[in-house]
Amino acid sequence: MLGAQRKDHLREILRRDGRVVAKDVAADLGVSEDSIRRDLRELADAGEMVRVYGGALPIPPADRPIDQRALLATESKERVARRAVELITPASTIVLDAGTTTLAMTRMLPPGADLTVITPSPAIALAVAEHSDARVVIIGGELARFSMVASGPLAMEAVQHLHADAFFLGATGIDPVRGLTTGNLDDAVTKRAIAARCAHTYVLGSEEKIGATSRYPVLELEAVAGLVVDPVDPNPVISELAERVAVLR
Amino acid sequence: MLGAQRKDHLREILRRDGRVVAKDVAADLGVSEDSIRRDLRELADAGEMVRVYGGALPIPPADRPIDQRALLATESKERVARRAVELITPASTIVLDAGTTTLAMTRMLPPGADLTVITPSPAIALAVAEHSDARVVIIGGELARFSMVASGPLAMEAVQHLHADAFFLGATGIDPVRGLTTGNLDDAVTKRAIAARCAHTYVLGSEEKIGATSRYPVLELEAVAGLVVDPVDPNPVISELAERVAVLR
DNA sequence: GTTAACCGTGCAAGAACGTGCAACTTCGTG
DNA sequence: CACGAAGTTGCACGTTCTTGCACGGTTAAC
Repeated sequence: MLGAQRKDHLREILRRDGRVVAKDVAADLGVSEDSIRRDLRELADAGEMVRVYGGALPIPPADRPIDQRALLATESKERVARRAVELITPASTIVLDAGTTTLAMTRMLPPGADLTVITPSPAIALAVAEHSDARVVIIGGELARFSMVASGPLAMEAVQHLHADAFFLGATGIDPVRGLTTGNLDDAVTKRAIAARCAHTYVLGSEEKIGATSRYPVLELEAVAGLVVDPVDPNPVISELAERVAVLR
Repeated sequence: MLGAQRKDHLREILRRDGRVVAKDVAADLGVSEDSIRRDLRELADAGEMVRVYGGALPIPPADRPIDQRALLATESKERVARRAVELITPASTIVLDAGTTTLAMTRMLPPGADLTVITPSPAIALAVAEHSDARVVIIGGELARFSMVASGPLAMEAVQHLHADAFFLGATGIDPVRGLTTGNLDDAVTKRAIAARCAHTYVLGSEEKIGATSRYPVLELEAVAGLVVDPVDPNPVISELAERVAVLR
């Protein structure tokens, strides 16, 4: 393996796993830890990651140059996305909703996992196609301007014919009393229809969603298989939610 | 082996393996590493790959000028797009194919024209939603990696239910003898199916397409309502094409 | 506070590199 | 065909880069 290739490999591991463990990579690649450490140091000097004891981590969004920050999810969303990706089983079919958290998930999809990703969002479809080797199926229909998601009768019909193992749903409000809510009626209908066609529905709950409510109800909390939350979110509402739904953190 | 052949071989290896190791190639070909290094240096100077210690690697996507080329249509494409937009009648339903020329069209769509735009391309769908006030309908299906267009059986079924006034078709080859051709079989099938559901099909013929041919036939020239070409394109093939199809310039 | 893992630095061996040069081939010209 | 110019190729040489190891300092964990 070329030295330059090794750096690409480290970048790839960081993108996928969210961290690099120097010892593991050295063993995997059959090179000394010294070389890996040298690479990590150079990558850190180049501002591509931050060096920590034992390996390296992504640059915290707060420290990132502003032009990137707008595109990338917040730290909380990235943690939620990472936890959610762990729920994906190889050779399965999953549905990814629109949203910044699911967008973050597209960058973490494991390569070679033989996945099929179905999505009503053109942006998610393009992101999956770019960042992973999964089959991509886009749900057709009229694009709702509000959310840039295929919805309306055409989408509803397309949804009736799909079947998937897992649905990663984004809701703008996740509240112990009001349940899952979103800001657009069409979206709510579409999300509900998709959930009905998937074996398991997981809700992505980054910190700003917990305890919030929006106008249109999507699903009862009891109807979902799990609520994925930020592992470091101290919000007490999460324990309230845990009484009605399995919380994964 | 000729020097030029050797360079082709290096290109091929890079394409196949994603890297070139100077030592290995030298041993394989029975030439000195010096020659390989010289070749690699020239190829790198020509911008075809990046030289690294021990060999060469592909140009990282971020540095690729293709990205800019994909975003910004050539002047010829812009002129073709402008001419094509003139064919759109208010309150009509049109289908936009994938491609840089249609992407240029999305920026020129007249506001307030009460248009409905149907497209099998997620990228076009997003661009239309961003740049115009048209209703956007996306055709669902499996995304073909080659062209990032919905195709396959799901797309075919969705196409059967649509109806539009005009289809703006992109073909990679437009030839007086071979007709309209494209580089991917799935694409050809999808384009043909869409054309069958539209009252008028217009082909977008920016300069590099005229007289070119690709592998898979899409349609006969007689099957389209018009061929939109660059007003300032002096290519004599255009007059040949005019004998079989209405040329709009 | 002890211990083990991890780190940075210095160092030496080896690999890869660039340059200059001579032998050879190719090509054009007389 | 003879000749020279131009280009290509392989080799020699000194230089630079990379890598793994040794050693002593630092950090985290128990």
